[in-house]
Amino acid sequence: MNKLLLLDGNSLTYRAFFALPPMTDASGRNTNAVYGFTMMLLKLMEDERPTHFAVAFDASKKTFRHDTYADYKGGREKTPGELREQFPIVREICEAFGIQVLELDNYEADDIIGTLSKRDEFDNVTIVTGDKDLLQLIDDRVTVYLTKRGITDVETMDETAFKERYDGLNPRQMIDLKGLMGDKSDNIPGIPGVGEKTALKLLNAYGSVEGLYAHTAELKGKQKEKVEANEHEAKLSKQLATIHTDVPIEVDVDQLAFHPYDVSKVKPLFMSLQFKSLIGKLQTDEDAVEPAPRQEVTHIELDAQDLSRAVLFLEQLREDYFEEPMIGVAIASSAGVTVGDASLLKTDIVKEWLADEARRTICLDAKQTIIQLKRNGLTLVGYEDLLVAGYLLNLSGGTTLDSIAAHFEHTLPEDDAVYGKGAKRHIPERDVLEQHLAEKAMAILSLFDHVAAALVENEQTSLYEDLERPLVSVLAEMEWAGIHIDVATLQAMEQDLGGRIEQLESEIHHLAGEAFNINSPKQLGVILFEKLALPPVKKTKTGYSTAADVLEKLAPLHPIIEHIMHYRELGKLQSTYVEGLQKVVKEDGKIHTRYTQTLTQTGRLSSVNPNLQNIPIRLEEGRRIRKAFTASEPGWVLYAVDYSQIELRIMSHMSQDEKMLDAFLHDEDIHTSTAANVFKVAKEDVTSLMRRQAKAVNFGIIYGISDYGLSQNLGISRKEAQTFIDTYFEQFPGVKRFMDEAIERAREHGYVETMLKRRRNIPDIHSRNFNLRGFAERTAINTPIQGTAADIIKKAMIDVDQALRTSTLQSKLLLQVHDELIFEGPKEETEALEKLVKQAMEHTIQLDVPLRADGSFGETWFDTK
DNA sequence: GCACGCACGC
DNA sequence: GACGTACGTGCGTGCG
Repeated sequence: MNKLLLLDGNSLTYRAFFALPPMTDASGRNTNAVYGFTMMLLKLMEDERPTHFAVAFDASKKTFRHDTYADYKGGREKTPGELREQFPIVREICEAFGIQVLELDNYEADDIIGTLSKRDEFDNVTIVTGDKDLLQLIDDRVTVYLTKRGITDVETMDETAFKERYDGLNPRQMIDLKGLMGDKSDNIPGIPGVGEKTALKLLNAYGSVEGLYAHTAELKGKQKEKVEANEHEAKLSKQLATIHTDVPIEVDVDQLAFHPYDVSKVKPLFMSLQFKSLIGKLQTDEDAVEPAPRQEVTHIELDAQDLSRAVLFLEQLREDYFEEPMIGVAIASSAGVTVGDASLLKTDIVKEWLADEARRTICLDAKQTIIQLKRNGLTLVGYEDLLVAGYLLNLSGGTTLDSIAAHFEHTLPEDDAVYGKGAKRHIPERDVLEQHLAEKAMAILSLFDHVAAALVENEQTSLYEDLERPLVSVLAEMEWAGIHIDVATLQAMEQDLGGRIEQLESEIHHLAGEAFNINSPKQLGVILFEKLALPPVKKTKTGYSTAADVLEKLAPLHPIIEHIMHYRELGKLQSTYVEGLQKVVKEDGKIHTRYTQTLTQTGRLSSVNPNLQNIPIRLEEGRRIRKAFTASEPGWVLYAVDYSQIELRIMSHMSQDEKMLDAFLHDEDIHTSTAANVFKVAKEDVTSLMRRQAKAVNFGIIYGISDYGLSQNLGISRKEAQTFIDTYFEQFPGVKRFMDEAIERAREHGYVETMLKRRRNIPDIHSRNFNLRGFAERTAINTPIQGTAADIIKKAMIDVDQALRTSTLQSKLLLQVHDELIFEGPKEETEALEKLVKQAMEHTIQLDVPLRADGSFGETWFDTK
């Protein structure tokens, strides 16, 4: 694939000069046009990745067009000196990047571009210019990027876009258009009184300038007179506008070849021009443009593989494995790599391998692999998972193949560099793809050993082998099963909400005295705090805060506020849930979320596309969303069961605080009990306010919030919040001791651990920055609690899965929401299911207080309350 | 495409 | 005194 990028040097430099404010370097040279041009250059190199690259300039003032028409480009403002002096620097920049600079005596840049664009060595040509004349060069291979207002913003003009813009005209008719309407800037006359509208109409009727003059008899009145009187001008204008595609430019295709640029040549030039911000871009561009040194890979045939210990890697362009196709398959072992497509999977060798539990297949992401294989009718039995194993090491910089590789000093090319990113993501050429897949598969093989060794070092092998690894297939089954959605319920809600939102909107606009976008905090801020002059309670980085807690304070001051709050509530439901969920219902009538097992800092799962871990429950209106979640078969029901106070039970176990242990051992209401202690009253005398405040304190402990956070939650002063905390610690000295010890452990080891040895590094514990250190200390306390809760429910999931497998029940685990599991099953199984699930959840681990799991059945998720 | 403000859950 | 405050995902806006 040869891809030629052609820049109109004059046009782009000119445009940059007028678009940017004046800039100079240390020696006083003007640099704004150079700067703008360079920004454009960097962006194009990054986005377009051409194989060939040239910039064309106008050579001299005189061209062959002046021979035809002496006044060509006459009356033009003289190029200002501040701009003229920048052209040589622009050339210098191009040369430093290794881009071919072209110019030709007697011809304009347009003609050079035109000639090169028609060379048949290129599969694809992109021209970048601000000059619409060049649009005439568009064809099925040639695309023009027209610069828009800014510097780096362009409009893509291909055949379709051109037709759209010019009322069905062909790009070649651009010259006829110019012939009729002329061009002020080039002093091309055209026909007086004919503008774009008239010219388009005439061309649609007669096809060309010549066509028009063959039919002037059909014209009438003034128009006829003007057209007839200006035949010479029209034909001359067309001639002038015609770009020559056969000029004698002597340049080899090889001379246009574009290679990764040499930073050592560009950087000094940038330094002297004082392009500091662009130097930063240079380095990242360099990474992307410069191909990483290729790793030696030995390609072998499948039947030469050693599958006793081998990697299976299935590549996708994007992460959604329910939607994305496999774009390639790589199998790697110590014997070498085999690369191919999905057909590799259908071979007997592979089928046998995947079905053999003793030969654990090493995956980068086993859940992705399992689902992709399932989509292809295949089953993976025994697996390892590099990302899951790497996650447990809590390496800095997230859990990706890249970050794990970087940690073990293994370099490999980045996906974004090979596939492109965003809208430009694409399958590369076959040999590029195969090399990339081979390198990744080899990296997975070698990194897995390193990570496994590190797990042994950390005493985390059991955490991996007995918890996280088996959880992968449990999650895969849950995702694959999906949860059924009654779309009609959502449609009905959409209708209802739509009407109410509209009403609220007009009421709000009425009260504001004008229409505005309520969803724009910026516009809302202007209405509330300027027009209505309400007192701004809080500010954000960018302006007034209009967050819910602010609105609550403003509610008594103006009737518009409660409507806005209501509007927000309904708008959120509508866009995120009612509309959002319908968008992700698959053909089977179900939603298949994807859980991420390797993301959170605490060991919890997260859920995406959609997130089923934040379906509304607190407000009744939102809770109704849950009516749309139903069992997938007639005669089946949902069963939702959640751990009661699991974090506080863990807290009591870990801290061994007597009062807390006692409360749980006597199965007391923990918030009432906490309130009785903190407020020093009998349990019977605890008021609802006391209980609410005690609950907030308990909540604060679980989530590791600060006195400030607590004060915000309770709407009290920071001092009062601190008093609450002090009294709490007085009453629960074991908790205080536990917290101090957690911080001490973090200081000593640099990390904290959960009961099952999940680890979180806390480097900021030694920070001299008060905020960072405070945050680190709360993390040291909170992570062992929240993380242990995550350990426990994960273990319960594995136990429940195992128990269901060995039972005769048909019921299935569908969802996990941090401390809650949701199942579906036949009504006849409810009793057995409840017994099995409660047993597994409550006894998956032995604490010094009992674990309690409470559940209920319902036709919909809403009804399981 | 990205940062931000906002809002939902645990 | 420190000025920012658990863990996530997703929506809409507004900017380059």
